[in-house]
Amino acid sequence: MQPSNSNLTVNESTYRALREKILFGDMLPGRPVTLRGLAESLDVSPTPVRETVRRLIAERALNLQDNRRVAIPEMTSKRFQEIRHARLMLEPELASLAMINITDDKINSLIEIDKKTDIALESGDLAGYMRGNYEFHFMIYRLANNDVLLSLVDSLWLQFGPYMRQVYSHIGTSALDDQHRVATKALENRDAIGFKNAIMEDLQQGMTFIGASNTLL
Amino acid sequence: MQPSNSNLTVNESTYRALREKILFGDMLPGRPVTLRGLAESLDVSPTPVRETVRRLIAERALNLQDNRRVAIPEMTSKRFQEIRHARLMLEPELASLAMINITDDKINSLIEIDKKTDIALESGDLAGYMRGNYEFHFMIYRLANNDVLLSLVDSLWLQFGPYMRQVYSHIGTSALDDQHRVATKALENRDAIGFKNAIMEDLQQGMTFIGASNTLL
DNA sequence: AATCAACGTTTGTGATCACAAAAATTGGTT
DNA sequence: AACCAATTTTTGTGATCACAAACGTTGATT
Repeated sequence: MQPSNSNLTVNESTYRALREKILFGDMLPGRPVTLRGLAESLDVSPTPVRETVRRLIAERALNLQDNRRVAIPEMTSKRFQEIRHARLMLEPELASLAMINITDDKINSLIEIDKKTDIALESGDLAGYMRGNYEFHFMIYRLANNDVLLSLVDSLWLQFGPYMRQVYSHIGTSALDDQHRVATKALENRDAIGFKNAIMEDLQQGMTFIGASNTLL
Repeated sequence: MQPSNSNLTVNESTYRALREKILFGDMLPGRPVTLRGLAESLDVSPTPVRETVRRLIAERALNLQDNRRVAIPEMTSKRFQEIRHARLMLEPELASLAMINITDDKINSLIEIDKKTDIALESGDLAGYMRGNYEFHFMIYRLANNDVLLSLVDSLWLQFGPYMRQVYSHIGTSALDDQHRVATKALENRDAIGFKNAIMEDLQQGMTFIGASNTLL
């Protein structure tokens, strides 16, 4: 069910490509990014790359430094806490709103995604785990049918993605306990409060886990 | 204390110019925007305008339509409620955080801005009122020292600005009761809860007032 | 008079060029 | 060998060109 790549502007497909690289941790914080380099690696001219980069700067996924060079922002302890704070305010709320529009079909899809994610986790497929985790959360958030909140949360994930990958690749994913099943169980019971709490617990646990291994901050 | 416009890139000054036009309601919802037209009116080439427009699209201040044309988004009842919801979640929180870093100097500045805003309001200077209101709120929000939340709220104001202007120009500002003085009073008493409540009341009142006159939605 | 096809115009998109600032490299001096 | 100045290369920025899609207009047909 991926949207087709044909009849897309080069600009849009460039954006999606770069966005995914950032979101799933293919680009490490601090490493500088050059427009011509990106253009060559994506086989397009610098023009759409420039617009894509501007867009991602606006979404805080990239940072325009004083030297006018572009890089994935470094994570700091302060910024980490700010993102954690914002996520905890917005994401459980989105989950609450999603509850109203949930269907059995969607619940089954979520369980399916979660299984896939678990398998990736067990087999050490970090990129697969991150992608599955993203799909799980955003399938829920999209059900909230609230574009304004969704775009805010989207920006937060773009800011957090690179760092998440960096941490996992340092300390492994073995300590991750899956909170998603608790969430889907609550959905099956139409337990709104339990569901919201499960999402909150999932964030708390993930962020605490990462924050505790703060060797990088 | 405005940052100097010299030694800024054309890109950045173009962004700031267009951003202010949107934020303070110089551009009405629905009216299409052409790149060449903007470029001519700002006396620059289309190139920096394109990047600026992309940036503002990412911030949801502009909308890229299916016909590939760019416009200020129309407000809908649904989107209005979503923005209201998001603002009420984030802005009182920012105000709470700001409380910690408040100083007597800042309180006096806020009172000063509020006076200026009141005068604009009484003399029917709509642009002046909107600018003053913005300065008042964002002086507080910046004190929270939380870039992540600040950029989220910034996006919300960019989305709401054009519509606010549109409403005020239809129904006037006479019904506006100033809640800012309550806020500064609470600050002077270092009353954290009172201050947060005042900001929340200010939003509630403003949004309800505008939402009630929903002839445009 | 209404409808629609054909035309010319406007607009967004992508690529390229020219330039200046920044970074990297080179070569000379202590 | 270490340091610094001069040169070369790389990179971001802004302007311009070429092209195709969307838009508006005109004019003919029913």
